[in-house]
Amino acid sequence: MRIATYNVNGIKARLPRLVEWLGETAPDIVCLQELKSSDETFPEADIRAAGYGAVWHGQKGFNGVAILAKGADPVEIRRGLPGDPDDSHSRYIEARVNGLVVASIYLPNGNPQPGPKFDYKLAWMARLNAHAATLLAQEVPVVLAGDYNVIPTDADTFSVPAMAEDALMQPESRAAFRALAFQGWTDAIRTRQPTGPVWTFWDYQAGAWPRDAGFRIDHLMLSPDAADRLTDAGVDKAYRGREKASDHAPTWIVLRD
DNA sequence: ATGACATTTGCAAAATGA
Repeated sequence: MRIATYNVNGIKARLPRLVEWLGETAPDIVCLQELKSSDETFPEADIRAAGYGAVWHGQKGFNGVAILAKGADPVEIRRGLPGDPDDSHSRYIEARVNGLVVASIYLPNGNPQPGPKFDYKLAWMARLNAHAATLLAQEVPVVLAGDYNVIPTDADTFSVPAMAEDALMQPESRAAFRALAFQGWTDAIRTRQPTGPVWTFWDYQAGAWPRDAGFRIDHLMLSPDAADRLTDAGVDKAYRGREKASDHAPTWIVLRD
């Protein structure tokens, strides 16, 4: 079973590219982020025509997450993280699909830091970790997949100096991500590719893609029951180089059935 | 860097992103 996460940076602008990727790689479960679409304008018919059922949590203009399943309809468990009823951002959706619990996560960027956006990021990460602990306690296979907006280690960026002041690699951001891992979640990509660069994002600006100046911020975190079934993981890097590409590349795992 | 580049909203230029 192939499970992928893909920050599409606008599902309407990306629809031809998304449908093409679904057809070529046939993932069983897909977590999408940055739909930049309201619930009403989510292109449900196009996704269904591509062979996928879907649940989504949209928002006009920015944010927005979805979970797709090939030939199946994900059953929504929750939308939004618990812990802050005043949080209006659409950044979390969770569903049961193919015997798994799957969450699509769009973690706040947090720039500029310091500042209120960084405070929001850290508060959101604390809420994510609290909820993740409750999922772990259920002892079922869970995949927390998405754009975490965290560069976990210095090996996960093309340039430490260039990113040193960025919210994505502040010690507080990394500490929260580490705390999630220490609960017992497995960073799937690094299990399969322990060393060396594995980029999932290349900025549109400053020729980042042709320079291969990327970083690794899209992660699939596996509960122990899911990690036991991990057989492969990777990045569909070539899609970043195609026409009208997202600035992220699809990132995926394979779980034994 | 008040930048770049891309998308959305809404129809100009601002907001947002990483």
